[in-house]
Amino acid sequence: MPYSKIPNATIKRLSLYRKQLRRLISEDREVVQSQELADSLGLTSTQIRKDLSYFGKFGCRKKGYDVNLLLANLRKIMGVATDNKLCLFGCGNLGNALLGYKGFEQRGFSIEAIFDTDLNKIGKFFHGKRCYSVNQAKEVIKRKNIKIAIIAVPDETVDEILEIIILSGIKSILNFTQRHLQLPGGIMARSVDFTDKLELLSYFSHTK
Amino acid sequence: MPYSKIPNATIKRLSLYRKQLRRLISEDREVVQSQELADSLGLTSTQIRKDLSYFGKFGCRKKGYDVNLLLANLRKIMGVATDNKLCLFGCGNLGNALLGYKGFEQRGFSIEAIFDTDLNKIGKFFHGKRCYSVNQAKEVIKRKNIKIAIIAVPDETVDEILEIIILSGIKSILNFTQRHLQLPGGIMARSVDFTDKLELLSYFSHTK
DNA sequence: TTTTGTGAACCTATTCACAGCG
DNA sequence: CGCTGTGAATAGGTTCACAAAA
Repeated sequence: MPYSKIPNATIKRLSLYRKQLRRLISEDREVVQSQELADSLGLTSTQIRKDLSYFGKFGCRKKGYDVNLLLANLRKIMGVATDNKLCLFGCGNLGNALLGYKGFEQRGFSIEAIFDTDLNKIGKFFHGKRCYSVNQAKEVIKRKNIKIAIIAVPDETVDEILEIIILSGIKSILNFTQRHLQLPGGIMARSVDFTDKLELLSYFSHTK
Repeated sequence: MPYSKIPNATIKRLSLYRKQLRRLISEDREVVQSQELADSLGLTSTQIRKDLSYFGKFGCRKKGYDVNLLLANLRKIMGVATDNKLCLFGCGNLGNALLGYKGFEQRGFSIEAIFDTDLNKIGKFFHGKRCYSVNQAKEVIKRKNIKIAIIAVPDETVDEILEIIILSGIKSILNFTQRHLQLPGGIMARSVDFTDKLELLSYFSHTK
């Protein structure tokens, strides 16, 4: 039943469930069991049922879960608005890969502003979006009421960019640099670092 | 002392430590305490000491850790060879961002072969590297003795690519698609998925 | 002193075992 | 039955509190 204090690990898995449910819907599936969901995600059925149980009862005994209904519930639980606006700092290779990434829109996120320090890029268009100077970031972010920033700049310039981001009233940061961000309270950051994962893979492939 | 069975979470942090140590070395630092290391990574000093204690004693009481020595030890522990060869499947936006990413070389990884299915790309050069047809992948991978593959293809083509990868004798996979990979035993995969993190950020920024 | 190294205590998360209900 | 939902048991990780050593 709702309320016991929900494990952090559970929260992290919710978006996995949503992802898989979307896939099932695209295949016109109407019902799914915890077992099948578990198999396709590399988890256990108990874990999925336990996770869901923190928020309520969504299944139908003997049948399983109504795919559409469960997805709708998860969306409500996670409170992901359908118009989550992002801004992107850094228009290099990575920045452009992100601009071309179709997954954002599919999930209700959209990059509403892009910033760079490079004078050759400012004013130009990337994937149909005008690149602004980072000096304009604070004004643009406040005007467009953006709450989430993506950092895809070179490691060396993080501090400078971070200062601007903090002043802009951003509440969440997705960090693609290798640096650990020192942040004031009230701002949350998540880092994407695949080099760590490579080293881990290397470690396992050599010990097992 | 060595041997109790090392927590998975510890292994995952080792590459964080290496990353920070490399940064300290680049600043000509010779010694560091667990406290400072912890602060810069957003961890606790106890945790770092505990993690290290699973592998042995590397510090000097009262002084701290010799930065170079500790890094050398971690390298040995993780067994990251200095010539870890990678191959890349998918030469789109993301693939090119990865090709341009300098972090690989810095950490002893190098992309030794790139593959695509697009006839317009095969035979062309990307970041100085020739793009091969995926049909040649098995042969090229075996010839160059590559053990780690990066998947940066569209989600829809994963199954096809995965089949090729498995036949090629690849042991580790870094997966950039949104799909969970079903793999035979003996192959390990890690996925990089930032959309999940975005949803998590959205969840927190809206509940707190 | 000061900082590392570590058993023990605590907290968090997963799995078990089975009750509940169509 | 068959599958969900869940308290209880277990496993996994972190933090505490302090001994050891320079």
